[in-house]
Amino acid sequence: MRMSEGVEWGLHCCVTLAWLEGEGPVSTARLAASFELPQAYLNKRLQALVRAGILSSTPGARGGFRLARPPERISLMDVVAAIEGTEDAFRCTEIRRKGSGAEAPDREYGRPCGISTAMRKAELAWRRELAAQTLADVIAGTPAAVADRTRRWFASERTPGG
Amino acid sequence: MRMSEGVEWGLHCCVTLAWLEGEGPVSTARLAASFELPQAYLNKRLQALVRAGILSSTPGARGGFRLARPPERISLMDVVAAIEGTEDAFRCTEIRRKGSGAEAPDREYGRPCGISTAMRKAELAWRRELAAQTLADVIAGTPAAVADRTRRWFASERTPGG
DNA sequence: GCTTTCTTACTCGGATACCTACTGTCCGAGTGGAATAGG
DNA sequence: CCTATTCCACTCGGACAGTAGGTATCCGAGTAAGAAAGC
Repeated sequence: MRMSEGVEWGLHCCVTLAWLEGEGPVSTARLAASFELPQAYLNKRLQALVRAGILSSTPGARGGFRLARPPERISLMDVVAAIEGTEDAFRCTEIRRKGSGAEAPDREYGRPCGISTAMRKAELAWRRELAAQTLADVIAGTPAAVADRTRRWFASERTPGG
Repeated sequence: MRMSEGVEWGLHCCVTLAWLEGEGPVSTARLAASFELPQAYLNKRLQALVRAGILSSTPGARGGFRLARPPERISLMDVVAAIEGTEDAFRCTEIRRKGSGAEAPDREYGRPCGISTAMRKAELAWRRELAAQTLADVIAGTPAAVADRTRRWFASERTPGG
């Protein structure tokens, strides 16, 4: 089981956008340069965040992305769901009904099997923990020096062409 | 993010083996037939459970697998870790150090970034929930009729050739 | 009838192809900004 | 000097290949059971 790398990118970009709030939209090119990531692929992931309503995109010259909501109202769960999707990692394929369980009465399968329930319970705990943490919490736990340096870097790298 | 299908197979097989405890080892062929799964691939996964010390394998004629420990001492986490591996789903690649963060003093990177910490915390909750549930708990939540029918099926399907 | 030997069929175990999904890249549509020409 | 227009460069957005990891399969080594032969 492996989470898409785009989740890390999306989270870091959201934090960066929070630090740069009030300075206008930030383009994919600058964000990609900030983390040395492939620009086109990062853009693909940022689009997913836009579709999820986490970011808002501005087209045209000097366009880019910005946070659609204040960081306090963006949970890590929102970002993960936007990029990874909302499906559970564990997917019950109901193999209990195959073979030895084929002749069981349908009534017995009204309730999901205990394995599915247990796995879902664990994933629910995971989701709950992600939903409890917001971008604002992450930012609060980050030294101000990091935010300051990031802001300085983006201010100095204002040249569009790179 | 998608969990390997083998986790579901492994869990169901472990529960089945618990129900068949005391009736000698169960071969891959019979377990595969019980769930209509590809035999060779299921065997590959069962081998992983053996390596993890969850199952014990008996070679030779009338050989097969059995639980290495009582179900009370086998957590869902054990099975998941045996098949999926122990690595975290979220893997921090330290992109904060790239680009805009390249010139930061190394001292600032002594602590992991807040994003990594937050994601790890969520996965820890997931692991904790999985570790808290044992095979015995799953079995306790399953109707006895299911276990009985499974035992009957394996008793009637005793012919090795199928 | 009992013991020993041999055969045999079944088992596990690892090495080998296939296929989906994530990763990475490219090009086109659309838009805001800036330069420019006119009033 | 101010305004309307035109052009343009930059942006997002979706469509197109490459690659890693999971899925599926096959074949060989090893072992216990069972049959057969000898005592």
